[in-house]
Amino acid sequence: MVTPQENKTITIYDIAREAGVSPSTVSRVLTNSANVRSEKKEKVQQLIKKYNFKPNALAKGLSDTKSKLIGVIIADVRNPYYAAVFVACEVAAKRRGYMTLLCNSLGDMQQELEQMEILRQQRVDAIIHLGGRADDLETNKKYVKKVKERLNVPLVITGKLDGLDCYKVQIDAKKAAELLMEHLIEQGHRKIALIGGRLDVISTYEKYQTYMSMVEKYQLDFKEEYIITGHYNNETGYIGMQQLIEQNTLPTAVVAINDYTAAGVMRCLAEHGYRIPQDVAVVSYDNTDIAKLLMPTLTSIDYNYDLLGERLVDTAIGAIGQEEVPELQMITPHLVVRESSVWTVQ
Amino acid sequence: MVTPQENKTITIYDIAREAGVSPSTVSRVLTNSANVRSEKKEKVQQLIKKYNFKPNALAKGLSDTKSKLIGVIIADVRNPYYAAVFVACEVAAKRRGYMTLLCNSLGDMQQELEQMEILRQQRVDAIIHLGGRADDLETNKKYVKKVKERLNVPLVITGKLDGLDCYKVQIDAKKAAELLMEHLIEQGHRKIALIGGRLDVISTYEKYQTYMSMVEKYQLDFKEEYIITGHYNNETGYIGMQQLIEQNTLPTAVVAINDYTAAGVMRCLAEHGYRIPQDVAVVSYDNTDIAKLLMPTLTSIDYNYDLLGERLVDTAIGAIGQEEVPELQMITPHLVVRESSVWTVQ
DNA sequence: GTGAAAGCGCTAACAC
DNA sequence: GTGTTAGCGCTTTCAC
Repeated sequence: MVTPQENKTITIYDIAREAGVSPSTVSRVLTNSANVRSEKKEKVQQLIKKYNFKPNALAKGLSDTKSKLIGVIIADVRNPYYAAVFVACEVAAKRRGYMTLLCNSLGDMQQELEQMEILRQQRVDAIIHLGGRADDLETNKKYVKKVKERLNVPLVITGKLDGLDCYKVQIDAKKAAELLMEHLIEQGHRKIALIGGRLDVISTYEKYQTYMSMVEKYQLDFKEEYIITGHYNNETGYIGMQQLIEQNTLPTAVVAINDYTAAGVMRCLAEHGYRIPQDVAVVSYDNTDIAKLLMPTLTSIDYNYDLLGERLVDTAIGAIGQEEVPELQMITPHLVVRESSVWTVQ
Repeated sequence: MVTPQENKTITIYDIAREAGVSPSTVSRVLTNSANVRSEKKEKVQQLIKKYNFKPNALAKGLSDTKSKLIGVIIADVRNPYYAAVFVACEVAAKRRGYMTLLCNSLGDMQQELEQMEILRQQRVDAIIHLGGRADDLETNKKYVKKVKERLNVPLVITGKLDGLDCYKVQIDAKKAAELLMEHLIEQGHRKIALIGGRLDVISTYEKYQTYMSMVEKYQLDFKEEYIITGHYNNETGYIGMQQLIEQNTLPTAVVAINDYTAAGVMRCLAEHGYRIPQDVAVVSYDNTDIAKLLMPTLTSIDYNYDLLGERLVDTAIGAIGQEEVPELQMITPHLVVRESSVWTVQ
């Protein structure tokens, strides 16, 4: 049998004893919270190194009521969008001396609430919540009520939650949709379809709205059939595209709700013998790894995940420290043009 | 400014006072560690519900020296392989009353060591480490030495670490390679190339070895040029395939080290006008989401991520509880056949 | 079956 | 500057 190495866990008291000082002095050099005579300080530091001493985070957290933990509830880290945001959060948090505690809610409200409880139990100092209830177009009253009752730490989201004091770091969905539409219009497209996503998700709804106003503004050829909602996956893209083809309402360009959906759209087009982008151009949101793997490579909207993660974390930490933090911040997306929408790219 | 809701955090003492019992009694009903007269028990439980009381995990952990946290160090959760394993671990851990604390090492040894320290500081009860040093073919002595000195909780890995007591839940790489090779051989292939991966990674090396013995066993047409190592990404696949084409050593089938690499291989083939699988078949390991998105869809080896995650976690928890846990366990992979290797599969 | 008390390892007044 | 003391919120003997 394998037995864990028995490295006696040493405490602040052990250090203090051997250094000939009091535990508080050790604590002081640990936290740098007060001046300590340099000889003692050095002695202590030397012992800390010698024993590779790391203060017990549980005890520290219990004592000063700060766990230095930020809870992150996301829909699903297996989705590359959330994975990118999470890693960015982790990096940003680490840089500021925090750890992240990740929970995958799988978009389920019960899980979201339960995970919030668990995070509360772990005494996280703040919670970042992406996806699920935090991105609904219509705020779920019951959810807000429960959260309000239970949560006593700052909450940061990318969507909105009416009637709840929380911080928002949003991606400018309007801008994102405009970039895509203007790009397509520049390429001469006037028949543009929208595939995938649910209109009860705020960012999706905003993209839809922006689309409609662009249709108006540029007097595009519009058909009801061009709007196909659904999920955020491959199948939705495939089925949606199939529908357009079968209905004889083929557009010259498709805006997919994300890269997964775009992949489905592209497969369907290919199977039916349509060339991309010559016959139908395809573009999408999120610019995940997938965009570079597809053939042709996919034009997509990038959100600057590093910046998004940093903003989320900075906002959380600012709020923890009772700083004056803006309630609403915006991330400006940008367009990454690839083969699926332009003939002559690289 | 947004202020966090001031929900007074209530403690075991508050419950005790209102219930007219002692804190220990509350603790007893909380942990179910001793019999409590049912009236008192009910009274306490009722108050717990009333106030939605959740015991402070920090205090509990400090007191009983069990954090109920499992640290998970992986190379990069943005890689769908690791994302799948992590989510499986999270689910399995949750089912058993544990939380997971995720760290992305990005394959860097310094980070791995640092994260191990941080996890130690958080008093995790066990660590699961995937990728990086825990998957080296040649164990890094320095790494093992440091870990040995520092770690005092069970360690579970999928690779190997010589000279370190730890638990291993391995994927049967030999079996995986055999499945792929036999599948290709059945399809009549005798010129099979290997693209991507580093031979200093144990699983990759084992796949390479198995390949060589299959070449021997089935007397396949072998060329040195058929072995192309590199990274685990798209580019490696593209460049590797290009090399085979330019050298005039085109095989009839390619085994890519993962789905990313396969995507690169497929792109290169497509750009050169080769049909998949008619001219060249492509197969790979990991069976991530990507396999279903590519065109044609990709034949790949699946590892049963749920089972893998469960085994990792069960092993960790067993070891925490000082149970007799097998030092080495094997996960049997299986083949998922798709379009990229067979003509008639839809 | 239940309460009192000590202790987990740290921080933070408060004195000196 | 530095030590003493009192918590932080639980669990766990140890009596009764």
